[in-house]
This record gives sequence, C-alpha cells and structure tokens, in this order.
Amino acid sequence: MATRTDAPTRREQILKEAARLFAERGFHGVGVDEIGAAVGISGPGLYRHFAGKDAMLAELLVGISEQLLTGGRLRVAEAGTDGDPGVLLDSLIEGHIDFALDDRPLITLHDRELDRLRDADRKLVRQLQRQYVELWVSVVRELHPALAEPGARSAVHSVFGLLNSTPHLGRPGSLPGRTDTAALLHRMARGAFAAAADAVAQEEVAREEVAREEVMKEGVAVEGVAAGTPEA
Amino acid sequence: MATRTDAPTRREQILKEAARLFAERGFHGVGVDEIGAAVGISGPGLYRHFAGKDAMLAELLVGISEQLLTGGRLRVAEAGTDGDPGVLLDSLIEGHIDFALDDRPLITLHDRELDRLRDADRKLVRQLQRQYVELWVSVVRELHPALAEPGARSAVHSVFGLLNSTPHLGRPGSLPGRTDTAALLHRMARGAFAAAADAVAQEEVAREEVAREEVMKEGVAVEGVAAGTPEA
DNA sequence: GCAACAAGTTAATGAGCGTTAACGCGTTTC
DNA sequence: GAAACGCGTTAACGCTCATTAACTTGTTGC
Repeated sequence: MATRTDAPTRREQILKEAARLFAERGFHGVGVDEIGAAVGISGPGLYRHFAGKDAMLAELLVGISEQLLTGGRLRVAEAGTDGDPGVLLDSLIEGHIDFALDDRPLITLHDRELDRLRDADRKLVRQLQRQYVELWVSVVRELHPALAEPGARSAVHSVFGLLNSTPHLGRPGSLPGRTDTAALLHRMARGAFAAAADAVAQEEVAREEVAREEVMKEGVAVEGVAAGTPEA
Repeated sequence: MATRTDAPTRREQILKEAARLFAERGFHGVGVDEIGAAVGISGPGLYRHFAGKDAMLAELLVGISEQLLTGGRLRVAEAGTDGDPGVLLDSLIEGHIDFALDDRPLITLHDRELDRLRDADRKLVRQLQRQYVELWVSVVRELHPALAEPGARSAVHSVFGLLNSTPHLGRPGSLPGRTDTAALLHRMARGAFAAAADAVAQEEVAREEVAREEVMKEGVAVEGVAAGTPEA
C-alpha cells in the first residue's frame, strides 16, 4: 500500500471529480462542461485526456472493481492457507469498509451506473465483481460450513448491501465518527453472517430430524452433513 | 391489505412499466417513446395521463415512500403499545422484505433517482423516508436499549441496505427460492441489529471497566449501566 | 531557432429527446 | 344526433449535450 506523495496528474483530477459528479447526479445527469469546470478547464478540453465521457466511467468502474479484487486477494494471500478464516473474514470486512468510507462516490457508482458501459467493459467489470464475491463466499463458507453455496452467495451480496450503505448515512457530523461507524458496520456484518449460518443450521437440523424419523421407520443409514466442496 | 381483482388502469400500467425501465437504465437513460411502447401507445400519448416524465418519477417515488411508511405504521398500530418489540421488529422486517422482493424495480429507484425530483417532491419523499426510519429506530431501541440513537439510526440505514440488496441477488433461479431468501434476509437483519447492540454494550462495558478502575483509585461509587432512555 | 507536440480555447455540428401542436375518432351525455 | 370528451396519432419545435474542427500557445528536442 504505497502512499502517494506526488501531485495528482490531470487525468486523476478529472477521474476524481467525475466520480463525485456522477455519484451526485448520475452519469446522464452531468455534462462534460461541468466535469471540465470542476478541474478548471472547459468542456472539450477533456478530450485531450479521455476518448469520451463513456471512457471516464469505464475507467472508474474497472478501477474500482480491480482495486477491490486485488485488495481482497492480497488479504487472502497474507492470511495463507492455514490461517483462521474468522481473522481473514475480519480482514476482508475491514478492507471493504475502509473503501466504502473513503470512497463513497465510487461505491455509489459501483452498483448504480454499471449498465451505462459498453458491452466489453461491462462484461469485464461483472467478471471482476464475480471473482470478488466468490472470494468472500469461499472464506465465509470456510468459517460457516453449515452455509451452502447459494445461501452463502446471497449472504455475501446482502452484506455488501449493508456495508455499501455508507452513502445513505448522512453527512459526517450526525453519525458517530469514522472509527465508531466502521466498528459498528464491522460487527453488524459479522452478526449478519453468523445469523445466516444459524438459519441454515437450524433448517438443516429440522430436515435432519425429519430424515432421522424416516430412517427410524425404514431402517436405512443416512450420511451426515456434507462438507463444502472447495471449488467447481 | 385488500387484494385487487379489477384490471389495472392505464395510469397504473404506465407507472409499472416506467418503474421497470427507470430501474433498468436510469431515469435519463430511458425515453418517453420507450415507456409508451412498453404499454402499447406511442410517445406523446403519455401526456394524456401525466404532466411529463418528471411527474411519473415523482408519483413513483412518493408512492413508494408512502406505502412503506403507512405499512410500517399499520404494523406498529397492530402491535399496540404493550406488544413485544421483538415481534414488532419481525413484523417490520417481514413487511420490508415482502416489498423488496415483490417490487425490486421500485426499491432500486427508491435510493437511486431521488435527486432527479423537483425540490418540493424531493423534500416530501425525504420527509416520508425520515419518518419511516425513525419508526424503525424507536422499535429497535426499545428492543435493544443499549443502542444510542445515532448508532441505532446508522444500524437501521445499514439494515435497509442489506434488505434492499435483493436486486443484486441475480435473477430468480440461481437463488434458493423466495421463501428461503426471505427467511435468510430476515435472520441476517435480526443478527445485524443484535450485533450492533452488542457492539455498543461491549464498548460501554469497556468504558465501565475503565471507570470502575478509576473509581477504585478514588473510592467513589458509580451507578451501573443505565437503561436506555425511551425518547428525547 | 524552429519543428513537434502537449494542452487548451471557442465555434460549429448533429443527434437525441421532452414537449407541444394539430388532428382523428369512438363513446358518452343530454 | 350532435356537442363534449377521452385517448390516441404523427409532425414539428427547441433545447441540451457529446463530439469534432480549427485555431492558439507554451514547452520540448535537436
């Protein structure tokens, strides 16, 4: 995580302001003149740096997805194959929260303007997103083996919804400060996952009960809860 | 909850299709001709039913907010003042999930296109949303008195994010069926609230410890954990 | 010193789109 | 039975806006 100290290039300025404006008023709601004005140049001057308005959005969305995925992979790699899945999940959650709190506009764009992309770019972003989700899913299932894959995937999506709710959390001032907010979100995410696993466990217990009763009647052996298969 | 059996009026057809299209491609991303085509009439024919494109969006968003709020108030009223707050919270969660699962496009619009409204309409929608949130906050705080108001509000917003994640849950088929999905979301929401309360409780315990140690030094009595004050 | 280039500028172009105008036509209503 | 009206239609208007053209200017390379 190299902290940059050099001045941001013009491209970066533009991307940052474009992200903010897109998040505020939507991709179609903001004109190129506005983006230009936000960085001190006017309208068509942007075309010296980007092929068009679409290209800016594409670069933003691809960048976000890549950043999330590589960040997640880094944490997985740091944890190694023998690490505590609970610790690893905490690490993933923390990373996602940092991102959600520090780059609210990008989080907003991430699930709001995906459809405005050209087919190729949209496919790429979707693929990156999918890999990021699957990364979480495998960690969650390692920690909560009772969760089947579809349930785990739904749970991960839902927790993303929870963590990505930061833009709705009012402007800084009403909420309890960044550190407390991060801690709150973190515990809620963990609690949500645990509850998801409990739900499945209880359902499976219930089915197990039923199955056992039937077994009693038929006198046939039944295998226990199958361990999750690692990957397809 | 009177179930309608009569045919939908043209206005309702238009609103429904407009909601779907707006959710799919954004307010600015869909033209009036498309909306018209979706209901079998063409372009400007819509102006016999609505003052303009903005009016459709406004009616949709105000309608959603009103529906959520009145639904929530109904459940609170049914529960009465002496009911179990846990049961009431379950009822609120269930109602919200039903809405999120049955009207995904509207849920999407709800937090995506609010800024496209005229000032008056936007203010109205915000006010309705705020009342809905506060309704949840008071119930959550009754169930979890350890949660202070700002934390409870953040928690409610976050759980909304969780429950409103249904549009991201892929098309029906990959996920585990409506009933199971609803049950999963429900338990995750409860788990998230519980975890939020635990977080606060533990923080307060921690502070309490510190306070008690200081007390030991100074020999002064300290009152126990204060019960949550009901309202401001 | 001067071509080459990077990075702007303003003016023009052209498509898309919301809205309005003008008109048609079946169904009420008195 | 005809005036009024509900509900459409197509054509035209006008505005916004992304993109391109043509031109300027400071800086770099040799």
